Amino acid sequence: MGSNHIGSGSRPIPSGGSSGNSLQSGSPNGPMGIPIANSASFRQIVSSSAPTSSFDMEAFVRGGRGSSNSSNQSTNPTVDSDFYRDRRKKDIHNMIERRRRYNINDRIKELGLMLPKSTAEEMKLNKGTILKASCDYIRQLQQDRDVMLKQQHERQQLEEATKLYAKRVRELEDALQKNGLNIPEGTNPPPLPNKTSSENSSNNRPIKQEPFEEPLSPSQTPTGSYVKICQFFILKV
Amino acid sequence: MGSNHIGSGSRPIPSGGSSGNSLQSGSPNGPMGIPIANSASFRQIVSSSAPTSSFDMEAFVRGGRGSSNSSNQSTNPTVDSDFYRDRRKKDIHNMIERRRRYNINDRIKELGLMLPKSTAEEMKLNKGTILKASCDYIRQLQQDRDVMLKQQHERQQLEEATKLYAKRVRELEDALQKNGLNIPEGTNPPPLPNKTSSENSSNNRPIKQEPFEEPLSPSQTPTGSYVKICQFFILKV
DNA sequence: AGTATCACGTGATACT
DNA sequence: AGTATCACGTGATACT
Repeated sequence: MGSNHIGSGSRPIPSGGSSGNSLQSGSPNGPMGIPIANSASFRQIVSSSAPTSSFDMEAFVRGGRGSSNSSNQSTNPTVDSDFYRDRRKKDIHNMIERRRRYNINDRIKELGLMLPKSTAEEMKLNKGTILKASCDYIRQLQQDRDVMLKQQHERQQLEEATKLYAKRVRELEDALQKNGLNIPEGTNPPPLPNKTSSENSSNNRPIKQEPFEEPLSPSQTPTGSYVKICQFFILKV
Repeated sequence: MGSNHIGSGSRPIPSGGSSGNSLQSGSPNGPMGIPIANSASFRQIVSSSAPTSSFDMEAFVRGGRGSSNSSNQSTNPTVDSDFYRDRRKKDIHNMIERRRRYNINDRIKELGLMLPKSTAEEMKLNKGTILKASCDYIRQLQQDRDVMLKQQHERQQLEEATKLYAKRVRELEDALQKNGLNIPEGTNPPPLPNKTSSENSSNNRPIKQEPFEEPLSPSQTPTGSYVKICQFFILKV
């Protein structure tokens, strides 16, 4: 792990989303919002977005059940009702926002876990560095893919050459035999396989070649940029 | 662009970070915080984090210059000085936080631009979907790399076979010549190249094979997981 | 002290 | 109305 602060899972604890700034107690989290293991012990754990303090919970629930505002025993039922309705609305809003936030943070953590070990080791991981490293990593992977796709083309040329060599061997052997000569011992080339492991495997998804530096090129059809990688050699020598 | 809401550049406009919630005027931004082009016209543009409204700017500046609190002509110099000092501190804090936020958002936008066109087209891009798609994309690229590295091994076998075939051709030709026979016309295999384009190019960074599903494997040395990709064939036939 | 990190709640806003 | 999005300012917190 080293100086890397990213730990595993375990949600930050919502503190009950009530009444704004003055009651905000802050969160005792480490970097990346992942709470230190024992920090959960000294604060109230609330798993939902329901408010837990600082105002009349009973009235809140009553208001939420849709009871008429005249049935409130408060001195000013209308104002109270408005207040609790508003509070309820805000709490729902906060919950939605919290969910969104968690989702984003989870994805960033996920990205952090996908980075090459070396990158993750030598960097102090926080949201910014994870995202930067992810950009760099994607660029590297794309570049590698482009290089390897180019090499794939070279391999196809090699296949052709091999086919021709194998054919030539048969021609020469025929010529020797036709003249009553023995085929000499010596180098014994291996038989060329008909199928490769990549063709036999069920995972033969085509590898897509993205347009380089021209993300909006109109000439790129969706399927036109596909390069089949499963064309190793099927030789009939 | 389609239903894609990601536009190009142009910072959201900080509204001058003064005095908390009651003065917050909100931001007229589109999705992903990128302001609609003409929305800048109906709000004050402030390029720094300096506050612009709702309190005595003069006093703020004076307080910031380190004048003694007794020189203020306010009715309560000490309280005012504390207030402006605190305000100043918060503004700096807000600026730092804003910088951090911009950085994160810029990186997410950058990720969004690196995604395959098809993905970017069919998805409604927001922070969450960009991050999810980025995770998926990295997984795909890693998988492609693994498949292609496996194929690279197969190509090396093919190289060996080709070398042997070429050698066999020479043996057979020698045998024919030794017996006074003409070498028959027929298939004419191409000469095997000594170098490939990938070797000639300066870009021969090795492609790293990350350990699969074992990110903490201790047996993986930093250099042990490298697979040279520049080993196409140097044949001496 | 200064310079970072983070989660949070909130209002503005958009689409349904 | 309900359910999302976003940027923002803020306090807690950590490291220097």
